[in-house]
Amino acid sequence: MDSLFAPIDDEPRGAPVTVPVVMAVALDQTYDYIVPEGVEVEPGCFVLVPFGPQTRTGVVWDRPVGEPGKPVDPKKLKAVVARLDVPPLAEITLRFAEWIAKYTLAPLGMTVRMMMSARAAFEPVKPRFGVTVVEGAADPGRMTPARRKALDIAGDGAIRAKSALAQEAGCSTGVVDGLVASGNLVEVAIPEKRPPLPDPHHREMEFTPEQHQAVHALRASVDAQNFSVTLLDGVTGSGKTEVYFEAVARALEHGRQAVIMLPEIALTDQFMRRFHSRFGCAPVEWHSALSGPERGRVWRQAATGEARVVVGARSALFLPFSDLGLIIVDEEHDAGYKQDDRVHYQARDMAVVRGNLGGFPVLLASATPSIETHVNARTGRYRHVVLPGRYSGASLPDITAIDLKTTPPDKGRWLAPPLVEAVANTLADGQQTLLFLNRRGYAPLTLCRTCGHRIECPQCTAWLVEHRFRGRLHCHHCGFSIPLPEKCPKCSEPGSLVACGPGVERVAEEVAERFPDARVALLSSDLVPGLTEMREIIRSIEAGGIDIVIGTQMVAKGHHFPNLATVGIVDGDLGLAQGADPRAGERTFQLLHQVTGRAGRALTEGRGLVQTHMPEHPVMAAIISGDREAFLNHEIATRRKGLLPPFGRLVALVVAAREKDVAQQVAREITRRAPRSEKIEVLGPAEAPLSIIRGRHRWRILVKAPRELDVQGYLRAWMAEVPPLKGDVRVSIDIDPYSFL
DNA sequence: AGCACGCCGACT
DNA sequence: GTCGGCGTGCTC
Repeated sequence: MDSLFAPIDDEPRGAPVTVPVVMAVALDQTYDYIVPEGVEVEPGCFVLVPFGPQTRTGVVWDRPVGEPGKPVDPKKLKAVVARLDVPPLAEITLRFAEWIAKYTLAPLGMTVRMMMSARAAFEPVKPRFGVTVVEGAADPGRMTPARRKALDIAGDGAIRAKSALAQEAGCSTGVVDGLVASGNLVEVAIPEKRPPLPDPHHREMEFTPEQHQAVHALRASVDAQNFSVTLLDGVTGSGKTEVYFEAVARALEHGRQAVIMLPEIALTDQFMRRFHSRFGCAPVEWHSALSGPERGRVWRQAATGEARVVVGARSALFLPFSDLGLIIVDEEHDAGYKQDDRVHYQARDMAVVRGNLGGFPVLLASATPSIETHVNARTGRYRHVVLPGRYSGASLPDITAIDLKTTPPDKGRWLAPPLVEAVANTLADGQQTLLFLNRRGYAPLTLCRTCGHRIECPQCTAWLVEHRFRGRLHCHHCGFSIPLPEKCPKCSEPGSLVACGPGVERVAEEVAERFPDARVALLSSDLVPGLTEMREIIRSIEAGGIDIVIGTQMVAKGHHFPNLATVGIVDGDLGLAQGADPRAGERTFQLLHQVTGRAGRALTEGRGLVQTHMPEHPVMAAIISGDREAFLNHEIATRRKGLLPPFGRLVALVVAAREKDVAQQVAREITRRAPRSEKIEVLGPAEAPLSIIRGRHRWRILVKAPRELDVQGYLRAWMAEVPPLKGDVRVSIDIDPYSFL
């Protein structure tokens, strides 16, 4: 009798099977969901779940996260709607997300969100459509020349996008549409093609004995198949890229995926060409310029393992690699690796963490390594591989200072006579000049001659920068802009406004006046619309189509201009005098070193000229003498003494609110509640240097802690003491901040 | 993060 | 009287 009432299935009745799920929102906990009959889930897989009033995608976790709290009311449990047809995240990827969340104090949901940044990857792939010829179809009613041409081209039977066929045939897409309507062409889905496989043996490189040693060391670290960090330290032109390509080749031979990270701006055609020449095909690219569907494709290829090598910007680190076995961080010193919004992370440091979790090597490459990396190399935490000399045989440029105190430019001009002469000589020799000024626009300040009024941004504490090209004044912090006024906004005096100080546009104007026949390229992020246009300009410079390149930061990185003979730094002092930023000196040194290193890379011996008001400053002296060790020793000693990174840790807390008093009061209240600690210093609150951004007042608290202390734990305990924020007050926590504004 | 609910001002 | 502003609270 009993058997009649026994449950029919094997599973005992009662508690349903539930799984913890992380949602990609600003929440630091998992939510439990019932797994319905017939749905198979596993840790790392993506599921569609009801979440509040909406249905969203989440990730099944392998354990509950967040405060245990009270058990959930079983009646509140909802069920998984569906499992998505996407490869699950590897276990290491889950650990990586947790690690970053713990380190940066960001909610786990936000680090997971970074790993889901390609929305299209979670939607059903919609195939792209193309057209192909229909064999044996009757002639279309009217056979125009355009139709004839298009059909001829399509006659090979290949599938082409409509636009591609139209372009090849030199007609509009209307003609193609017409042929589809007449039945001569049909629309068919273009099959997704797998990315080509990079061939580790495509081309054997030739190396100098020194390079060969470095190659050997890198290969050995890959062969060891365990975690290590190696600094590949070599001046511009020492062949760093080709050397680390050998490590990539080795990872490929071991059947592992590799990622090469570059600062966004260094993702150039030239790099892709070098990769192509070494491996026989283009790498898979990942950067902000990709379209939605392209991002989705790359994301899936990383997850399935179809993408063997990905070259990308910092966010490439968060692709869902199935079997990552090597990370290369090129230009590792670049400040662009630090993300300053939402989750504040340092991609270079997180790459090291990822390597540690995955048990594989990480290579950091730079001509001017960061102080942090240098210290790690000196203490033996990182291996240090040095590539001496310049591969091409050309030497580093000869650098001289132009002391602006003794040889100033003419009034209203920005290029001092020795620099003008150098440019003229270079032009006469048929070679290229690069003029560098790290300031966009025409003039950083507009001033009224009559009343002394300075035009400021209404929402930020910053001057509006004139962009003469566009005839507008722009705020570089919030994007506010107005047309260039004709009269002073304060005293209404017409024609009284004057532009003060130089930006690259103004240097370009002076160059055009002085050298009217020279072919000039102006490179500034606000004037170059995108990566494609940038690549176009770089190509033209490489081909010798330009005599004088004038540019900001964006010309400093990774380009190889074979005909560049002279580099002029218009204002070498920029950034040296910035008070609170411990990295200001380092950044100036790196920037000047990299820019001057652009000169004389191939045939000629280059020269660099640095205009400065303080040729005796240690950074400037180190640049001029080319004595990197002297600079490093000076800088490392300063950091050690001040307990600055990497000898101590800094954390910035920024309290922002629309009302100044509110921001200040809350900042004071937060500071007051800081737990007592003998080892930790809490400085401030002080008004941030850029005290208003986007109309929000900002007060900053700086925390200084010794390196070995658990600052995250300290901050967590501290924040638990802070009462819930009211109104529009926001507090952001930045572990190891790079921006001090 | 994103959404609904709720409580206050200016419109048909 | 209602539409809509954004402050507050919640999401298994």
